[in-house]
Amino acid sequence: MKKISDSTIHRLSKYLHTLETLEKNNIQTISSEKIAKIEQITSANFRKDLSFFGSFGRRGLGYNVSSLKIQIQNILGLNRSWNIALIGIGNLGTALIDYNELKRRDLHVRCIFDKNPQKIGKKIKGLEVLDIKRLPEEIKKQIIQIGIITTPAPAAQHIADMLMDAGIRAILNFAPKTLAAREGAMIRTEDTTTPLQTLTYYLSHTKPATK
Amino acid sequence: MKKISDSTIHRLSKYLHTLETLEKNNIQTISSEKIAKIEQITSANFRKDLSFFGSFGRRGLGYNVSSLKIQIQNILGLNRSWNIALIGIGNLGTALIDYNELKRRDLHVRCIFDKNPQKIGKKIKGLEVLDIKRLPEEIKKQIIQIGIITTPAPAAQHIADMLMDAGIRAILNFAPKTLAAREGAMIRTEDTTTPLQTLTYYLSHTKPATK
DNA sequence: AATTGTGAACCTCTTCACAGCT
DNA sequence: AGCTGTGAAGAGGTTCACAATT
Repeated sequence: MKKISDSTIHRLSKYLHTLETLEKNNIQTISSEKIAKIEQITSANFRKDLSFFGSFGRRGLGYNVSSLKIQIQNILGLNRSWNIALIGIGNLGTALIDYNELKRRDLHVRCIFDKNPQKIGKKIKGLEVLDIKRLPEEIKKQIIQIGIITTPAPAAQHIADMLMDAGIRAILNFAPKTLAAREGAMIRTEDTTTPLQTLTYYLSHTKPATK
Repeated sequence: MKKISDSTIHRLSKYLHTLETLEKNNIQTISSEKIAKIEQITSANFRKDLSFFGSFGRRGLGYNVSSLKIQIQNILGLNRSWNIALIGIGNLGTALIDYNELKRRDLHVRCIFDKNPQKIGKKIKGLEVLDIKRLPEEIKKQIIQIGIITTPAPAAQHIADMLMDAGIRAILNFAPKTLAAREGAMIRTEDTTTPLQTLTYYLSHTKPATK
């Protein structure tokens, strides 16, 4: 299959959310022009993104909101449920366990791990914190497909390796450190401080608008 | 000033973290080749990123870790402290209040807001949850420069407008919805579910490596 | 008349390759 | 000899503009 750019996938995920909102507001049809305005992109960009996967609109009429929503769900692999293991039970990890936006998309945190003996055995939001040593067996037992790393940076690569050893091919890493992925595996690093730094950069290099 | 791409700023933020780690390990000098390997990019990409801001290395020798670190901090506007207001006290908001990576960079959450009367007046991690109505006055009183939105999506644009009315020019939005920014203001939207959807896309469109 | 789907043009970012400095 | 800094080439992503369709 042709390689699709990361930006396209990123935007598809946004379109999906917008379509869900439109559907909730009982809007049945939408043109590329209108959705582009909401997304703050050009309509050609929207149409081109979709064109990589097929043609989903009707010329002269636009797109059917509900059916396009389902099509994008299918493209993104959201037409099924996914099981997640989360490693590192700090503030962020705890927040993610029952994050509603995940559940809504049928993305479920099934097991949680930490290496701190003080935390192991405790129940958090209905899940028992397991010893990190039990990761390989639990990944298999619970049929986990995705790992989320919310440990401090120094531990992150080791955890990623454990996950990949256990057959995990998709990892979301919140530790602020680029991790090495094996052949056939994908690791996405999302550092919360990075977007803030683009903001401090912006503030430092621009002046307030004068009106 | 010449427009610098988002990707460059994004990478600078990563370089900074890597340099901090190198410094901690008492490494004094590094070549673009070595740092590129850590970042999983090409060395030309690293050098070009820096070249937009000046020349920081020494031909034949490489870069001094400590001084490059400071230079990048300066570029990113991290040579000073910044005050943050956080709106929406859910799981994610609570997690961010005392996130160590922020404090380490001198980014401080100074005041927190919610509209839920059940939450207003409660103390969370040493900060009192304030009524959202008090936002304008507190922004001024506490000299806030950055807003972080962790409310549900439907409230997000209204909060962003309140922030911009109060003179805030930089907003980090965790609500899964593209927000409209005014002239002279920047809003970055970081949806936690989006990177997960790039992973489900990846899993759905690739096969495990066979060895 | 309205709006999609898409080749071609355009623009932006990345990589190459090498002159220039240490 | 080793490594940076950068103009030029190359790759990739976005927008234009219009034929095709309802």
